[in-house]
Amino acid sequence: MQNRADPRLLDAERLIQERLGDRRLDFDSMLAVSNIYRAATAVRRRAEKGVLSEFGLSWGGFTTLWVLWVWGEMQSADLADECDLSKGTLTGVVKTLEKRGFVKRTPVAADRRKVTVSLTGAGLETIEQLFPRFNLYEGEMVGNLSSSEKRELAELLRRVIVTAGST
Amino acid sequence: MQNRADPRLLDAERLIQERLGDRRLDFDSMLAVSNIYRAATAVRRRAEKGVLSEFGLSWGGFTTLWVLWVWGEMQSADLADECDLSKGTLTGVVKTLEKRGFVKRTPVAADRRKVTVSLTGAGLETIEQLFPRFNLYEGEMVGNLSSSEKRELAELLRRVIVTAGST
DNA sequence: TAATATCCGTTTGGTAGCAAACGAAATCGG
DNA sequence: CCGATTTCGTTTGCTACCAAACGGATATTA
Repeated sequence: MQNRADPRLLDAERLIQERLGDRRLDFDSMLAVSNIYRAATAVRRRAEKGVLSEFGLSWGGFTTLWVLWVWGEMQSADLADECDLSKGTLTGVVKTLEKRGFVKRTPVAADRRKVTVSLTGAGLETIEQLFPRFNLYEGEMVGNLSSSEKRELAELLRRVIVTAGST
Repeated sequence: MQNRADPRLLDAERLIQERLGDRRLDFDSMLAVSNIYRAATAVRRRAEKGVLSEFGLSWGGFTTLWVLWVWGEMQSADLADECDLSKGTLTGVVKTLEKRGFVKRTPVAADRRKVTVSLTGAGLETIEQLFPRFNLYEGEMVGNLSSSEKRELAELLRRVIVTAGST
């Protein structure tokens, strides 16, 4: 309970420590993890409301366009991997993007089980126009942090991704 | 492009810098934001597979139980706030938790528009048994970080939450 | 080369999530 | 009081997301 009045904590965090303070719990880890999740939600919501909605894109749709932009035409399974989505989910996201005219699916002649996905002209135009604006939003959202703090944050998270991701 | 071979970056990050390196973009912010999101996904998936599935709980369901445990019986709108969910979403989550027998809804006599939600005996038992195990998982997931790094991470994220959360 | 196994994207069935519309209930203004 | 407004939680309609089942296509192996 020694942190009860620590001004660096959010109000809710302080209350939690009061309520749970006598239990043998790992508060440092708890606050780190729950703040990761809360930050991700805040960031996603803000981006979706702020820029993505203008283009009719969800976070997942944007990610997919962006990956295709950076990596070029990709096979479906690799795209799912890179977007960090299950293949079933990707099918749905690609379907939506197809409806909007941003991507196209192409059967692979050599192996008819496979399909590649690529940007259409409209998709390319969209992501080239959208990404710089998205990037400005990213800058705002972490605008409270200095450059070295941003790099520090990214590095700490990288280590969490590696540990938590390697199930 | 100067970071092309920086060993501190993930492979994908390095490729991205190669592909986009000649554009005027804010890479520090981009990497910070995208790692926040990736870390949150990794953490959520690992927790859901590792502990929560044993109890038939999703991340949102767990959060709701946990908030009710810490804060006690709450009115629906406050619960939604605290769980960081829209009120519509909360209705569904509570409905699921009710089915599982973990929470109960109680009409408020003084104002019949309102409803309070509280843990049942089974819900209390579940969260008391579950949370210590969940907390162990949290510890594992950030196990790559020292205590001071965990606090540093939580603090940096706190500042992102405040900035990105204030629409 | 025929039977079997594996691989690939889609479909299915479920929960989660949001915004907006809704209906009932309380509150406010006159 | 009584009509208009505001405030609740729920419902609706949509996308997203996963795991698991599926069915067609390719590989393997005997």
